[in-house]
Amino acid sequence: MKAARSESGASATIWDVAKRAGVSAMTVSRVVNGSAGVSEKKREKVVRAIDELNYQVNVAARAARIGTLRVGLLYGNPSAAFLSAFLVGALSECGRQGAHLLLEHCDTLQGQRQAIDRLIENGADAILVPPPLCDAPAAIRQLSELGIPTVAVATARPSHGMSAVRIDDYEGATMLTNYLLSQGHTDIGFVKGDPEHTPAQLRYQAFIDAMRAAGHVVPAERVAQGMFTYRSGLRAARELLSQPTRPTAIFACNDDMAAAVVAVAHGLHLRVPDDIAICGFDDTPVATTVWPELTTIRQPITEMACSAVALLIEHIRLQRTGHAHTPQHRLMPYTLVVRESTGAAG
Amino acid sequence: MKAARSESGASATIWDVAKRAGVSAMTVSRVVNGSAGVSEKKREKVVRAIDELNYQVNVAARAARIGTLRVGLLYGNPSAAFLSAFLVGALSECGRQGAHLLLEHCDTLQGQRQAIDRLIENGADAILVPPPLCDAPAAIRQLSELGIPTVAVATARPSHGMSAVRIDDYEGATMLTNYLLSQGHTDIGFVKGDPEHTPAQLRYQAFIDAMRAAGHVVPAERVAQGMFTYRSGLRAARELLSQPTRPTAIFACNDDMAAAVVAVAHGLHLRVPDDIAICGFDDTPVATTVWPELTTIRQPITEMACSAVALLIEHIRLQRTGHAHTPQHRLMPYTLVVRESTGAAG
DNA sequence: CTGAAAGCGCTTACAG
DNA sequence: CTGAAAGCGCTTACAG
Repeated sequence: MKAARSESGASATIWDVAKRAGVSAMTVSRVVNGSAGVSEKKREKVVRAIDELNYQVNVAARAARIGTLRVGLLYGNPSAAFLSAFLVGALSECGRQGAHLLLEHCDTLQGQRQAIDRLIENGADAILVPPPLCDAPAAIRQLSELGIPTVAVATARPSHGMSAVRIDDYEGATMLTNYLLSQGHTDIGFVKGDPEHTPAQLRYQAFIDAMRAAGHVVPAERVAQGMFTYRSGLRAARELLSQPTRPTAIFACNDDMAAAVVAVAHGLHLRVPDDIAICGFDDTPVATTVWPELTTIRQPITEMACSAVALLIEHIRLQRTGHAHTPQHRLMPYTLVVRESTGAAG
Repeated sequence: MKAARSESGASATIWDVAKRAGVSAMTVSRVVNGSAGVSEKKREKVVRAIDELNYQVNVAARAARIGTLRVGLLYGNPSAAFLSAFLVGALSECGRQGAHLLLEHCDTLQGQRQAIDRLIENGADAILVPPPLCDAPAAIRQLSELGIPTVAVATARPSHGMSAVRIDDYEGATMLTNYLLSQGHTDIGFVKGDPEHTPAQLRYQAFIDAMRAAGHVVPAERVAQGMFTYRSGLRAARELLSQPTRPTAIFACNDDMAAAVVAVAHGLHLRVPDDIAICGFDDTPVATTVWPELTTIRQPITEMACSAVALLIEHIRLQRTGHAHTPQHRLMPYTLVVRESTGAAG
């Protein structure tokens, strides 16, 4: 085991690095933590030694010294699939960094304020805000007034004063629409998401714009309102598919609703994708549970949560060492995932 | 924050306890770790002091001393929903205990052996085996030959020499069948799961037995083979529902397949639950994604993963302090969750 | 059975 | 700008 550990290169200590670089452990620590007050010459030596020895800080030892960081997670009512993916990312990054995750649920508007207070009482050093709370102005305002490090995740319109991790929903939806157009679809239906969610707004706008750019006007009867739930998707799908003429494709604003569209289409004895192509958004597990599997835009939810936790921890450490911190806006890559639910128009 | 921390009682150290109990820190450590060689009298004093001060070991400090424990997770190809729920539990318990989780995927039979080797090479101190690998004899044999602490999760027939965490699938399926019978259903169809999985076997056997006990013979045409996937559920559902007469209820061996049965039923313009009642098993997120939401047996996957990690870590610590260790078999509680997809027979 | 000492790898003051 | 010292809370040998 010891052999394995040193093979994987995780066994060098701060002293090993110091010796190799010809400096004190303190200097290494300063370099590792990005503290000011190290000459460029020594910094370089240290950086080289770290690289050669493949040094990584021992987070357990650090935590023993500075105390365990607590990251609060304020979660509202997203889909179970989204929350799972998010938790996996947040928990794994917290584990890697030796931090703890504090969970706090809240539904209502007053609930938000109380949940934030509870998180602070329980010693949260920073707060993670996934949807839908990242789009709740009251919660965002309270958090920035408190001055506690905060990162909003997957909001399409991040506030300037707060760090955020997101994808470009507009671009993603544009790509998906253009893909459908490239498959020969010109008559495309759209299932909107919860109007309170900024990503839902941008995805819809992108769809309309891309259609117009291709010379197609989207008639009102091709658009149905959904709320991101499977159930709302069923209703929207019935609405779209009970028109005198049917679209050849439907773009649903998330995977849950796309799965519902598939179910309704099958109920009407339509073949997917031959009679109707269907696509979703997010690439949550439901996209590969239903059959045919869904073409969708993959939003890297797990990686976004990892990234958000990393930002938060960096923010805390900068703050503790008295450094300035400016909000970071991280844009993550999205991917078009083509599966069986779309194809050339019939 | 300091105030908050001491309020929540997390600030007492081993020295505080030692002082209060009138012993040395070493003695407290021994009591906390269950080491032998402490007089009953002192042990009692220490236990009382721990209780009064609400002492909890600082896992970061412990990890700094004994090294970070690495828990390996060997995952095959279960449903994404199952894996997410499992990961959330495993990661959160690892976080709580200051351990790291090492993920290793494997599909094929040779893949198993290589994946296990890789885990060991990367310094895994113990291994977690969820389905379907917990039912793969070759993998189980290799692990017990290696003598590395291992816990199988959610296998219905755990091997004697290895720790396991599971629910009683037979009892759970019996309860679900009896619930359907109590609702007036006597003609019930069944969608079997992957025959390689022991829980699938027991759930089916329990169904047959409970029906027989109620005086009902299950005809062969009421049973269809599935593989735990949504797609296999579609095929099985079409088979069951294309018979000259239809059952009034269908029991699917997991939620993914039950969701597929719902989709097929709707395709045939059957109302759920009025024309046909449908139930699943596991209570994964898909059970509350589809509409109507599924009646199911809740298997506490997240808690089972927590429990398994805790067992594993206890095992490692006993092993390191030279204590004997006997495999533990933990039976977790299951619950019947009644939702809209079942009701009184039409 | 029991404890004083040393140390895990890191960081916080404190001197230069 | 730089480092020697002390300490985070715990545990591993080592003496009694």
